[in-house]
Amino acid sequence: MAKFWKPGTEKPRLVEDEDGGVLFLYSSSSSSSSSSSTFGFANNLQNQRQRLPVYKRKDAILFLVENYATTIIVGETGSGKTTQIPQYLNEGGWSDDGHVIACTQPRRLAVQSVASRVAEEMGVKLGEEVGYVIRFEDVTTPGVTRVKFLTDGVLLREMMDDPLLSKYSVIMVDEAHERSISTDVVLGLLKKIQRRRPELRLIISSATIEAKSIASFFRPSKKHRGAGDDVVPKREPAIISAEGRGFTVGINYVQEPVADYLQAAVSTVMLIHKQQAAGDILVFLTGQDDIDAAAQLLNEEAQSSDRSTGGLLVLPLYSGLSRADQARILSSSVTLQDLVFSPTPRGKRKVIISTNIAETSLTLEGIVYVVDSGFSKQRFYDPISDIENLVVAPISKASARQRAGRAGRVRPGKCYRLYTEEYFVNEMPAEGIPEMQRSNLVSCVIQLKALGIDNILGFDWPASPSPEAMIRALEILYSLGVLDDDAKLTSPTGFQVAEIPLDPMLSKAMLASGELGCSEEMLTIAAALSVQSIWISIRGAQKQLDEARLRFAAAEVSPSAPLYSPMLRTQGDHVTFLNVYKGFLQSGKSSKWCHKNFVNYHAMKKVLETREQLKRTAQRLGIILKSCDKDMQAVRKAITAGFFANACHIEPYTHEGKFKTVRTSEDVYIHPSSVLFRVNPKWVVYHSLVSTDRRYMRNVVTIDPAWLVEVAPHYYQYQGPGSLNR
DNA sequence: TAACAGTCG
Repeated sequence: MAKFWKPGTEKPRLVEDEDGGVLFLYSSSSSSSSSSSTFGFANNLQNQRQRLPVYKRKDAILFLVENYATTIIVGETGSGKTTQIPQYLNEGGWSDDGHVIACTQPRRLAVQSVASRVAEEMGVKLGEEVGYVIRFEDVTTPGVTRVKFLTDGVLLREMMDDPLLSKYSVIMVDEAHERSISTDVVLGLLKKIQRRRPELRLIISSATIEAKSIASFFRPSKKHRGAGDDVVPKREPAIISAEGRGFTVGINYVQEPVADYLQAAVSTVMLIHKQQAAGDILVFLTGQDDIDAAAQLLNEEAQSSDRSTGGLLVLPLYSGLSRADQARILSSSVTLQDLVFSPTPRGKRKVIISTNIAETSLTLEGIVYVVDSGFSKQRFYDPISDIENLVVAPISKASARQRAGRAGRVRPGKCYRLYTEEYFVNEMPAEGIPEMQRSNLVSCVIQLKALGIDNILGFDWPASPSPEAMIRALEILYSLGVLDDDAKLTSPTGFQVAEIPLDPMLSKAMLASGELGCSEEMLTIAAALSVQSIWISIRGAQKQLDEARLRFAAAEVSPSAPLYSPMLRTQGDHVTFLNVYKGFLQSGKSSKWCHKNFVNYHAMKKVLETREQLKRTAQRLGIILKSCDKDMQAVRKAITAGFFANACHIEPYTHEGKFKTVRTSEDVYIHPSSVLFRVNPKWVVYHSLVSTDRRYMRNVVTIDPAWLVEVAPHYYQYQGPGSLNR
């Protein structure tokens, strides 16, 4: 590995942190390696790079990476760490001898935009020295690409082919403080890899609050410490900070707790609008309901006020918005890959009312005021019932800080917190519960199994999930025939299911479809289930959408078929997907056809893409590609082979469409977006449950209960008509 | 009887 440290230059001073980590104390003189014009950058780009706060830490970062196995960068937003550190490593020789520098991101959009920025700064063509990989898109050239950006999910998949990630010399895990499942799994696996590959260097970037828990995770345990402490690289993690370039944001708290955060948010916006200088407002609420209600209230207030309070442009923002609605917020020239927000028209003030999507996933320009309700919707998992609930819960200090920071991107801003300072200081949790501890773990466990991690319960996680959740995941995988009695992956089923990039239950249905002669159909269904929705949502046109959907609900449909009663022939949402897909293909993949039928054209393009990828995977695994034509029974049976644990039976003698799960006798209802809503067949299996005030089954298909015993005899026993037991 | 925090492969 190339050395970068120039003898004779001043060494940074290092001190022991009180927790045993190494803290870097930077000297006041900034780094002065400004003689790199040999690379032929445009001068202004070079100047911009040098003005970034992280530039002052360049030598120190390189020193730490050279000498410490793990370096934790505490970087505020705007420090430039993501774009600059990979370049420093490249300049420092870490990509010599065919090695690659990796930088992971939690989101695809970030991967793409950061990679193209870095390619531009380095003056190279994207996909050559600098490249990126996300699902469906490998923009790298093996042997040429030296700096590679990728999602952490892709890095996990790469480990299945190359468990030691041997081509990488340095792996930078960015945004680790978000603690997503895949980031946490990556961190756990990288820690293991480090023991086998001492030459591998890790850089973990994190916001302030999470840095210590991540550092303590990477601190070697006593039994691994011992004698070799002086060898390079040192095993103790080093911590260094790079300040951000954001502007200061003044924080305002309410004096007394508010009873109704929605009403409080609306009045706060009006107050800002009346009293504060120009600048857009971003309001954080919890979900679509809240947001639409607040938007309506604001519009009413703005209209009823006198002229001086006019000029409010109220814009709801959540991921379920249609393209048409998004276009009101985004400028017309943007593509999905390039979410640049349009400037506010003169004399107008934008009020963007948003879910958490604006906390991390989208960056809005021009925000000067933030209103923070203190709540967000969060998923919580109950391993006993195996149900994920979506509930409104208080956010963490880390989130509150992130939300406030959204006000300081263009100039000093203000944040209005709809909770008291006393609450913030004394009661708000410092950090959120990692996603890993709030989720069903089947996908996660099967990936670890595929990587040869046998002892799941003893795995060294950054945040251990409850034993109950892990045991539940093992149990489900066992019932799918993916794990054997020794909790090892079965062959070939277990390895095949792990290989398919879908939830294990859906992968299992995919395998079953090969045997039942309907794999072509299952590919379509799996692809359709992997997009958020294949339907467009237009507020106020719900009825037309429902009608459009029912036109596709029959087992067979002709394009000219009139609207008919679906009561007798509808077999469920999965079959409906097949009809939409068929219609889409027959139209020549026409966007006009989509529009006419309330089908989301962009979603359908994604379905095509996902289907192609799954088809390649299926071929590789030797799944026989075959269409069952009109035999929907084969399709429904294949679905049952994966989702038998989600079987439900309608409650007789009630007229409210109440179902009971076979497994736990839980009350569940068919989601109003399902084509089986109000149809209420006797037996169904569902794809997922969304649990709000009631438990709603989303994407439901009718079944014959006899199939349950047929496809999962180890799970169900038939005990006479209408009686089925586990 | 009426609904959808946000990601990823």
